[in-house]
Formats: sequence, structure tokens, C-alpha cells
Amino acid sequence: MAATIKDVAKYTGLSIATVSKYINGGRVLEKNKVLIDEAIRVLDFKINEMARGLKTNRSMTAGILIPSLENIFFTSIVSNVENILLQNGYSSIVCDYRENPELEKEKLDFLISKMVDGIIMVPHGSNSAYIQQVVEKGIPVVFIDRHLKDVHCDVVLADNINASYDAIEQLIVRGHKRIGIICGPKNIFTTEERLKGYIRAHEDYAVDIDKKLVLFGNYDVESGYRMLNRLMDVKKPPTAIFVTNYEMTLGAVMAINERNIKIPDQISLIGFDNIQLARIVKPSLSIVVQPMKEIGEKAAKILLSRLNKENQGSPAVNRLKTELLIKESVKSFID
Amino acid sequence: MAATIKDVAKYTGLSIATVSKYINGGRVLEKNKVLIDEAIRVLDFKINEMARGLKTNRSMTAGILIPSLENIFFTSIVSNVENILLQNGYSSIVCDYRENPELEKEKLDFLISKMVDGIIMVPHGSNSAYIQQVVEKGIPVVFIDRHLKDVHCDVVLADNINASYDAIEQLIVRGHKRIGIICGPKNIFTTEERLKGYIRAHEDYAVDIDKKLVLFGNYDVESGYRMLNRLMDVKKPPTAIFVTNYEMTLGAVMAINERNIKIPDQISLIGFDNIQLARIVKPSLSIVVQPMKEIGEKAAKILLSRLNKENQGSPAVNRLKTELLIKESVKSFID
DNA sequence: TGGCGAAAACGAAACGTTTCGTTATTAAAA
DNA sequence: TTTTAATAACGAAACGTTTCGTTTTCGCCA
Repeated sequence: MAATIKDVAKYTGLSIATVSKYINGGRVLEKNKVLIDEAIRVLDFKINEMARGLKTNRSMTAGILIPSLENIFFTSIVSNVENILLQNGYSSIVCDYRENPELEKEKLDFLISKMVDGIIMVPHGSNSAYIQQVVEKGIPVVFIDRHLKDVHCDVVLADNINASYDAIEQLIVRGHKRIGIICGPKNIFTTEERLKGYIRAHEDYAVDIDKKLVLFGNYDVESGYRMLNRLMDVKKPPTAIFVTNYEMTLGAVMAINERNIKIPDQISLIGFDNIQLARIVKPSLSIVVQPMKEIGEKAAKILLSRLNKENQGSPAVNRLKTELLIKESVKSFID
Repeated sequence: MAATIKDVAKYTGLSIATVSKYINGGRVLEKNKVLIDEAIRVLDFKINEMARGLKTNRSMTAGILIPSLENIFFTSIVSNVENILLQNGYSSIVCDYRENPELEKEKLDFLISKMVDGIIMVPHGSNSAYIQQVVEKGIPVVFIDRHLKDVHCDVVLADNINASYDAIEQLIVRGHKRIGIICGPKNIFTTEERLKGYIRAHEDYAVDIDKKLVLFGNYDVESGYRMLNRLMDVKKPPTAIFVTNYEMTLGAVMAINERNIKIPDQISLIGFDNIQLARIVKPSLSIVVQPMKEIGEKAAKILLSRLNKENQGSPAVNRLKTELLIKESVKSFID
């Protein structure tokens, strides 16, 4: 049906080898160049990627694996990753594992069975050993958002500690002394980092931490909702709350709406990730914004450099600065 | 490096053909079955999909093409499509075209160059002829969300007319007489349908339409913002507004917040698509919810049935029911 | 025991490329 | 003109499968 390189060779009178050479950027006499171009146009020749892949052992495809396709933080990163990859001739197979470690393994296998040349992923955290095996097979892996100590691969993430530190600092300088935090699940990298920033800010400003105000959710809407309620039910509730990801911020806002709590008079709130949220919630929500575009692009570029063997160095941790938007949702107790 | 079918053959003492037959579900003596299984396990044999694809001319991959990966309505559908496909041994390559018709073409080409067996897409609307060519090549295409008259392929969409009709009807029976609508871009399928429902409801209830209250946006946040402002600046502003997609609903809410307009006292609002939005906006937002899960699954199943040649019939239009949630954002003028 | 037929196994070609080692062509140098 | 060196083109093998037509095996019945 479709024209093959053989047809192009026949049309031009050249050998298959020459045509192949030209297609792959090799030097060819000017007149042959013209001739081949003509043949390709006339015959509507398209290279057969499967045949090529069979020979080269490369699929020119990267795997992208994220916890959820319904989380705009991740999909927005994916969009940017894809764009860079595409510009460099790579396509991507996108999968989500629905926050399920079992599925994470499966989809990882799946990607490998599709012979992806490299992988960009947001790891769940409980499959370190398995992922390390993949790395050892020689498949470049780049982590996004989360870092696993026992996997030796590049990683791109937001500067969580400072992000969190800055947010808490702003609350403290505005006179807040009882600050609640809704963290992610324990043992997850970002949870630990964001909590670290919270603690450090308290230490630096010599503000005591009430352990009752440090709660752990699951990074999902429902747990944000539940944890906010729990915080408000503490005997002496906090005057401000910091929620450490987008979904939980959603949940927290829902809970606040339901309880008819006034922001910022009854509670100050700083959320995470989604800049649009800031303008939808009323009064406008203060928020820590991660640089999704930069994260995605950085990860893609690192993967590409590994794929081209430009970068053979040992894995690096790349931290990208976040932005803190303080809006109306934060009350100041100072004059 | 990796074991091939040849190695398996050698290990078992059988021929390549026999091993291949077994791998593909053919009958083999029980003892050989056991033997091959052992070999596969010991050698860690994985089939080379490129070699297989070269022979079979099938990649077991579907292309998914959507306007934006940053729109949760689409990504949520993608997630569900992927799940069904994966269960049936198909992987998917997901692309977005960033609402850009040129890019739509490019990415379509890209998917085809990747030799996808079929395509599920949300068409932009301006590349009908081009897509029709793809269909004529014999590549099954399934449209989601939008229907293009001059492309002969299956399509899965929400019952937009009734969705819109029901929303407007609820406003009318609550006593609203001046109802604004923020439509999508002209000439887009969903725009027309949603507008049709608006008109029909007015007709059925004998309410006049003021053309000044019918505005067209671009289905993006910014245009929702702008159009809401424009509606409120009409000399005699509407008492209710229906916004016809998620992004524009976001924009509309932002504008309302900025202008400090009170919902529902000064304006009643019905939005679209995202059920979470309902609970985040205060007072809680009324909303038309599309069945994302069902849409995705239906589309995937249709594609699969085409790929297996189970379904050779002519293209069908599948309409799925939407849900209307009336919350606090709608005021009633009737006691 | 010999012959038969079904079931299982086999051999080899083919899919469309890339690539390596070799040969042909060309232009400049001798 | 002949030689040389560089450049371009070529032929053929190989990548790991599937598949088709053929051969082998084996149990069963006459």
C-alpha cells in the first residue's frame, strides 16, 4: 500500500542505501537530493517507524507517568514536557496510575514493553526498588515533583522548603502565632519538605508549634476537607492555615464554605499550586505557585540530554523557585 | 542483550514458529507449553513490539488528540479512554493542539506517522477535509464532544441541546425573563447546540430573547471574564447568566468577584462542566455536569469495536445525558 | 502391522529499515 | 595522462517477528 524506501530507490534509480543515508541527514549529490525529494513527494513516502525502530532499537518515544490525569498540576506539566519532546522528534506515551502503587508498577512495565527510550515520571514513593531496576537497565528516568533517595536518577522539583518557609514567614510577620498546616501523606518527599519549611520558619521566629495543628492528609480533595474541619474543631483553633497542595486546598475551601467561616476574619488561608484558584475564591486566595512550565521544560530537556548522551554525569537534583502570592485571604494583626 | 524468540526456541529445542504460535495463543502440546513458559521466565523474554508491528502492520496504539491538556474536562475524558484501551491491550499516545488548528493538523500527522491503529479526538472544527482524508485511509476515528458534518466517523457527545434547554428552563420557571448566555465561538458545534437549547426554551415558554444578552466567547477563561463584564454593562442587565463551558465559567466567576457582584441577589449564575467548582464558589454554583467517565468509556469502546472489525456499520452519533445541579447561585422570583 | 488423518512442529520468506564494508566516481595533484 | 585521495553510491546482511505451505509425529482403526 504505502510507499517504502525501496519504491523511492526505484523511482530515483539510486540504491536503498543512498536514499536511507539522505533521509537520515547524510550527504548526497545535489541532483540526487532533488531527485529523492521529488520521489518522496510524488510517492507520498513516509518512513516506517516500526522498521526503523527494529533496526535502531530506538522508538523515539518517551514515557510519561503521573499519579493522575485529573490533576491539573500534573497535566499542565505534561503538556509542557510533551511540547519540548515533540520539538525534538520524540513522541510521548502518557499514563496515569490513579495514585495506586500497584498500577504504577504495571504502567511502568507497560511503558517499557512499548520500548520507550526514556521515562519522565512523578513517582508514588513505594516502588523505589522497582524503579531502580529500570534505571539499571539503562533507561534514563527523570523524576518530577518527588525525590526518592534510593533511586539514582535526575529529578526536577520545586523548592518546597523555601516555598513553605516563605508562606509561614508571611503569616508570622503578620502576627499569626497559631498556624495550622495540612500536609500530604507521611513519608512522601514533598510532605516532608513542606513540613520542614513550616518548622524552620517557626524556629527562626521563635514561635512554638502546637502539634495539634499539624495534620496529614492524602493530597486529595476529601482529605483537605476533613483536615480543615478537624483543625477548626481543635479547642483553640489556629488563626491561619497553610494547605500544601491543590486538591487539598479545594477541599479546605469547600469545608470553609460549608461551615460559613469568614476568610480572613475567622481564618487566614494560604493554598497551593493553582493560580486560577486565587481569583475564583472570594476573598481572593493567597497561594504558593509552582512553576509548572519551567518544571516540565526542565525535565524534558534533561531527559533529552540523557538520550543524546550529551549528559553522562551523575544524576542531579534541580530545584526551581516557587512564587508566593499574598492576597486578601491573609489577615494581618499588625497595625 | 534482551532475549529474543530465537533464544526461547533454542532453549526449548522447538522451532521459532512454534514458539511464536504459542505466544499468539495457538495450540501447542502441553509439555511444550510448560517448557516455553519456563524459557520465557528464565530468559526474561519480552516480545519485541517493533518487530511484531513491522510484520503485522499494527502498533496496538491509539492516538488521542485534544485541544488542551490543561483543561480538566478533556484530561478527565482522556483518563477514562486510556483505562479502557489499556484493558484491551492498547496503549495511547496523547497529544494536545493548544487550540491551534495548524497544530491540530501537525499532531494528526504525527500520530499517523507513529502508525496508530485508530484515533480518538476532539476536533477543532476547521480541518474537516483533512480529517476526512484520514478516515478514508481506513484509520478509524472517533470524535468526542464535537461533531463535524463533513467527516464520516463515529462521535460521542453530551446532549447539549437538552442540557442547555434544561438550564434555561429552570431559570425561566424561577421567574427570570432576561437571561444572558455566554456561548463558545461561532461555528463550533457545541456552541450551536447549546445556543439552540437556549432559544428553544425561550420559545417554549414564550419569553423574548434580547440579542444583546447573547454573547460569544472563545471557550477560554479570559473571554468568560470579558463577556461577563460586557453582559453586566448592558443598559438593562440580565438577571441570570448561563455560561457554556468550564473555562468561561471560571472567567465569569472571576469577573463577578472583581465587580463585587452578589450571587444570587444581583445575578443568578449557571456554569458548566466542573462539579468541584460548584462547591468552591460561594454561594454554591449551579452547574451543568457532563458525564466525562461515560463519554470516555463510550468512545474507547466504539474505537475498539472498529479496530476488531466487530462494528462495520456506518458511523453513529452517540448522545449522553447531562446532569443539572441547581444550587444556591440561582435566585427564584417566585415565592 | 500398516496406513490414515488430524494435530503439532517446522523452515523459510517477508516486513522496511539501517549500516558496514566495498566499489565506483570525481577532481585535484603529479 | 596517470595517480591519489576524497566523496558518493552500492550490495547485502541483519534486526525480531509472523505466516504460509510443508513435513513430522502420533494415536487409532482396520
